[in-house]
Amino acid sequence: MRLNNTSKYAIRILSYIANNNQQLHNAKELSETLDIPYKFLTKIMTELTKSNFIISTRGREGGYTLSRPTDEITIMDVLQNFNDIIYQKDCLLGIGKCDGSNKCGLHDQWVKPKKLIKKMFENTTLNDFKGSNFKI
Amino acid sequence: MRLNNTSKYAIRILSYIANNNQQLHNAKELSETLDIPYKFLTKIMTELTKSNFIISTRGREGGYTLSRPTDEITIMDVLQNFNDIIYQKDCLLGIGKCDGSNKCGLHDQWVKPKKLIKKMFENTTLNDFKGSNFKI
DNA sequence: TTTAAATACTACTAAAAGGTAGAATTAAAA
DNA sequence: TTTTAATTCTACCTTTTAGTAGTATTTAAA
Repeated sequence: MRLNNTSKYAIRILSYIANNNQQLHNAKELSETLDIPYKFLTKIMTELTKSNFIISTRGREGGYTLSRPTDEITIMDVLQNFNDIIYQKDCLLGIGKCDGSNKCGLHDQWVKPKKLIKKMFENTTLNDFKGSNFKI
Repeated sequence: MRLNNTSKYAIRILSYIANNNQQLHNAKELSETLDIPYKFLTKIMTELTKSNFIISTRGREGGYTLSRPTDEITIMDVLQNFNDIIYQKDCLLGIGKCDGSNKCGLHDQWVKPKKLIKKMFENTTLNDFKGSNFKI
């Protein structure tokens, strides 16, 4: 019941850039600031570039920026990209699909928490990370 | 953001036994009924026996029963046993520990959903799986 | 125009989770 | 007392996730 490392790193990277927007950030800086292994970070950056969260500039003086305004990137978008979300009908116990008429023993209890989680991920954007009182 | 397979299987096994209590269930029956690979199931059963959720009887005509009344085993107990829970201070983004005074950018939004999840796992016992209208 | 500093690509290694194989042990039925 | 059917133990294999290595490509500064 936790996020995978790639998602966690991606969220932290994007929110850090959001918080220091209008600049180009290179992999070395991001890796050192966020304490993410350099080679793993560059791999994630390339994925984020391909999936259009990030625009990269190659060559000397290159680096990364956000591709869109900070309020147009939700946490849900990021998790979706790294295949780390709970789909509405995913059965918590892994017994196929789960809904009102065909449900596992935890289905009813799971409805509310699941909704709240979904809402949280959908309603939180990179904009919500602005401000300096957060760990990075 | 999902449970690991071992936890899922363990919950399904325990709740099935809870629902057919007062009998001895052997590994072959459980494996076939719940569609869990036999060898993996026996491994989980041995763990459940060692951690005192299950009492096993060895030898011919042996099998498994619950070690306690169904209302004394919560889902949280099971998840705890397979190291699959969210601890209160675990940071959702993996930046060490997280609390009111030292928090990540998702901390505040995460408080409510996390509480609901915890409550759900703590308040649901094997007793809640009784009845035949659930997938197994 | 060469060099330096950046991203991107390909391929690999390491660790964790999921799952399997086979033999040892146990205990009741035959 | 032998056989059969059950759990348990030890060791392994497979897949997925996490992370690393090295080289190729790109581009601006020197």
